[in-house]
Amino acid sequence: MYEEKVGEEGLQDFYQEKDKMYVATDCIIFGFDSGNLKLLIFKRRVEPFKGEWSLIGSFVKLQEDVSGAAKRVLEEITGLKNVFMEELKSYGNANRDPGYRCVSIGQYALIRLSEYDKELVEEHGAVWHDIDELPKLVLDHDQMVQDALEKLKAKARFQPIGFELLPEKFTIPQLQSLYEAIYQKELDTRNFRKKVLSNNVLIKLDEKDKSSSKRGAFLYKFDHDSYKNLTKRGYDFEIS
Amino acid sequence: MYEEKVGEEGLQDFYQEKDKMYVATDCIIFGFDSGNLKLLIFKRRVEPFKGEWSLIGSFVKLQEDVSGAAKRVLEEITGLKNVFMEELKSYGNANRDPGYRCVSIGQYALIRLSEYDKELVEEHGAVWHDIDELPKLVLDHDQMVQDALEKLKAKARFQPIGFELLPEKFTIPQLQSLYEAIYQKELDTRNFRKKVLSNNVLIKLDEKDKSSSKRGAFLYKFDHDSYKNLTKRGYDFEIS
DNA sequence: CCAAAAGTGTTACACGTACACCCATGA
DNA sequence: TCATGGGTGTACGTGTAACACTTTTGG
Repeated sequence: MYEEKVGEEGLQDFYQEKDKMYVATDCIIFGFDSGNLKLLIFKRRVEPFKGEWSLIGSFVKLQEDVSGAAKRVLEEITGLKNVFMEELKSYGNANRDPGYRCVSIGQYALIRLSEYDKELVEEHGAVWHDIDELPKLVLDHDQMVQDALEKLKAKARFQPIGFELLPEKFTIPQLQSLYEAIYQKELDTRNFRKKVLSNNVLIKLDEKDKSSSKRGAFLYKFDHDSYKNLTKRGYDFEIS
Repeated sequence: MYEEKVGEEGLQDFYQEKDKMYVATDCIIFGFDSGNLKLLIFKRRVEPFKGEWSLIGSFVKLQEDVSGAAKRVLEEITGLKNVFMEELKSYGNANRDPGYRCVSIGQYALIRLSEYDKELVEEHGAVWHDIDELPKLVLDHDQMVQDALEKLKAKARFQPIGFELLPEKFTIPQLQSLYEAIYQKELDTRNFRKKVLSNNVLIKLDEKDKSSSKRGAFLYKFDHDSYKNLTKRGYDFEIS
């Protein structure tokens, strides 16, 4: 598809002295479990940077979209499709990779720890690390993680993306614990509950989760349809 | 710097079958004048897309940062350095450019219409267009403009970037008119004034601007120092 | 019966929003 | 003197933030 254009008049002139470079994508993959935000990283088994910790990424191929490359990587390592993933920003400093010139598009993803393929992850040497106990990562990957955390913090407040980190069915205390991990501060139980429920996008189920208390807490589901309808009418979700 | 690495062991293996592609940057350049947001675009004089309207952009060179390329382009066409510019997002679909595979990083810039180099702009065939009377642009540039507008709208509310579009000295009515253009809705004079001044980041000057009324309106300056101090202490700017 | 987490209401205050009139000036 | 845009204050309702006790149940 691209090669055949080489012969065209004009185009060839235009492009011929331009520089080509590698384009990569790196995934900042978040999970949440027992009160902690987690990040999926792996120890590189080949050069360059063999033995060092790194985000999971890939070069973008000529025939694939940048976002497609990120989805491919994510599926290869977790077995998951249709995961929440969004562009973070690009990393394009000329000297960011001492090997070759490479521009990387950072993408952050939110994963349910209950759903991914554990064997696949292990095969790739990938490990979930608590977000506040990360080792040094290669290149500018530390910066990417920092940037992704800030974006998550800012975005989770006004858009219901936090639910992507919880199981389909979750309790209000779990949800609160998640937001406390994202915001890095404690929240008032009563106000949190009030605020969350006032958004009218949670469906209360008849089941209870007894895994963390004797009394048990009611399970809820996020109501995607209701959320869509409400946003159409110019409603604003918020959890603070 | 990059060529010399070709000979290294391992690295060569690693990179050799990867695809290289063009990386470009396109600038969404905003201005503001007499109540209207404006965009700087130009009519292409060479193939490809000769004669069509386009954002101003450039391929990124091997030795320059992506942000450096955007700055270079902006200076080449407006003569301005140190302009507010920020990454919008990347545009990386495999088929976005029918000529060759090219990933573009969109960057939006905010310019003071009082300061740029008019001759330089003319030389390049660039023209300021009202944002709501734009012609069709090449490739996915229409989408870029849409995205940039949304980002501007979202960002101007919580960060004092609007001032980048006004002269150093401006009046409150001018500022209000700017925000009305960004938000696409009318604002209440009294509430706007109250809100803006309550942020404590405007310095009232002793001069008046009489260009738009007989009585004249007091001029203000944005107080960068005060803003920095306040943000350090966890203060939140907001104009709504 | 006790420990541990779930669940519930009220009050004070700040903030956003709606709203109408006088002021200053040049022509 | 009048037309034009600049500048000001108040009242009301909404939303936020602070705060403590009762309920449930398994061990």
